[in-house]
This record gives sequence, C-alpha cells and structure tokens, in this order.
Amino acid sequence: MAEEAEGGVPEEILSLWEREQAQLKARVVDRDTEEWQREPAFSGLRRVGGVDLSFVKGDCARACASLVVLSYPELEVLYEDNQLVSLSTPYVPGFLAFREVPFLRDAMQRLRDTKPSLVPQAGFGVACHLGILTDLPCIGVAKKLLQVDGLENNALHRERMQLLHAGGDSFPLMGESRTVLGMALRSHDRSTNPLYVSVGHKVSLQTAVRLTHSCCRFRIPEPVRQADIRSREHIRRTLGLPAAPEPAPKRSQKVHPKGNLEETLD
DNA sequence: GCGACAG
DNA sequence: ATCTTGTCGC
Repeated sequence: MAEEAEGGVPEEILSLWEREQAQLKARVVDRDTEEWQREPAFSGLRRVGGVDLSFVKGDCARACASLVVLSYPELEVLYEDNQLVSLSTPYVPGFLAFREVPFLRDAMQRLRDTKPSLVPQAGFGVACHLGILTDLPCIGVAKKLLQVDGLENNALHRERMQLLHAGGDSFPLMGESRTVLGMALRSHDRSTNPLYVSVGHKVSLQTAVRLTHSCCRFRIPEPVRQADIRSREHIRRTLGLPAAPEPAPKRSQKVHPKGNLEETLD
C-alpha cells in the first residue's frame, strides 16, 4: 500500500501537489494590474469578495463553502452562496488550498454563470491559489502565522508585534530564503493580534495590505468575516441544531461604521 | 510533561 | 476548523 506521511495523504498525492504548487507559483502575478489599485482611495473598486469554509461539528468531511460579495467602500453584502460540501482531502499544513479551493472555484463559477455583474474585483480569504484558477486579484488572509520557510511565532516575532501601534501598521515576513512571504498587519486600532496578509495574485503586497486594512471594521476583513458568519449560519439552519444564540444587546463601543476607511480616505 | 504547524 | 463563560477594557 502507499505510505502515508502527512495527515494520511499518500506520498504520491503529496508530490503531485508539490508539482502543482510549483506550476501555480510560476503563474502568480505579484504586482498591481488594475487601475483602482493605484488610486489613493481605491476609486473604481466597487465589489470585494470573501470566501471561507465552516465545518460540521462532529464531522471531519462535511463543511459549508461560502462566497460572499460586498459593496465597496460600504461593505454591505450584495451576494452570498453557501454550499454544503463533502471534503475528500484531509488538512495538510502548506496544502490548505487543495482541500478547500475546488469548492470556492465552483462557487465563483456559479456566480459568473448567474450574476456576472456581481463578480468581485478582488477576493479575500485565500492566497494566490484561487486567484490563479479564477484569474481574479486575490489576497491571502490568515489569523495565524503559517510556520514555513523559517517563519516562526518566536520571541522576535512577538517583539515586532508589540511595535505595531495603530491600525495599518505592519512589518514584512521574511523567510530564510530571503523572500518576503507576506506582512503582519495590525488590522484595527483595537486589535492586538495581527492579521497575516500573504502574497496573492494580481495585486502587490503593499496594495494588499492597504486594501485589507480598508476592509476591516473588526480584526477580520469584512468579506471574510461575512463568509465565516454566513457559512456557520447555513450549517446551523441546514443541519438544524440548538436555537439561534441571540446576541445579548451588549453595549457596543463607538465603532466606525465603515471600517478603517476614514484613515484611508484622509 | 505535552506538543508545537494556515484550516 | 471545533469544544466554550465570563470577563476585562474602550
């Protein structure tokens, strides 16, 4: 039988993925390709997309894949597509896209088929993989540092985090290969934990960071946050479980209604 | 002493 | 990813 090294994935599949990744990497465009990306306030940008998968509690295979499209700069949901899917591939660090991207690509295709006018001009929530497959500008967004190419959440890293004082502050993630793999970004004034913005497709890292910041009402960029919320909600409604947890009317601090746009537009 | 590693 | 309440701070 085939030996299984990573997460129960046969070596044969793993080497297939490695080759596929190398081919995709060669096709990545890591610079700005759209006019609006050069604009100080991204004028011309009207729609941003977000993707996410939420998983069924006791199930390692079933999940809900969600694609949402938000208006920009209002960040209001214009479109959502939630699809219950069955995952065939286990999670392997470094190969996340092979597990999740097929369903997101399908969702994007459904959008192109049914409502082409709502196709987003930029996508959040996955790195370059989906960008290559859809030919759309995409940005990678993670809540935790992917420890690869020598990147480590060590003392030095945490020290640099301390130096991020205001929303929009960032520092580069330099791998051992002397390649900048992404940026740690303080996405909001009231958020200590940085966001990890990785090199995507058809957008420069600098623009990716600026755009991500401008889409953050909270720590997580609104497109991804809405995809996350709506994918979980879809699971709850579909596989009906306990009643909807009514969010107690907590006192809400004075939050800027439209994220960090003020700073961006200043 | 355990386990560290995007989701 | 998911299991989970209250609690601290603005």
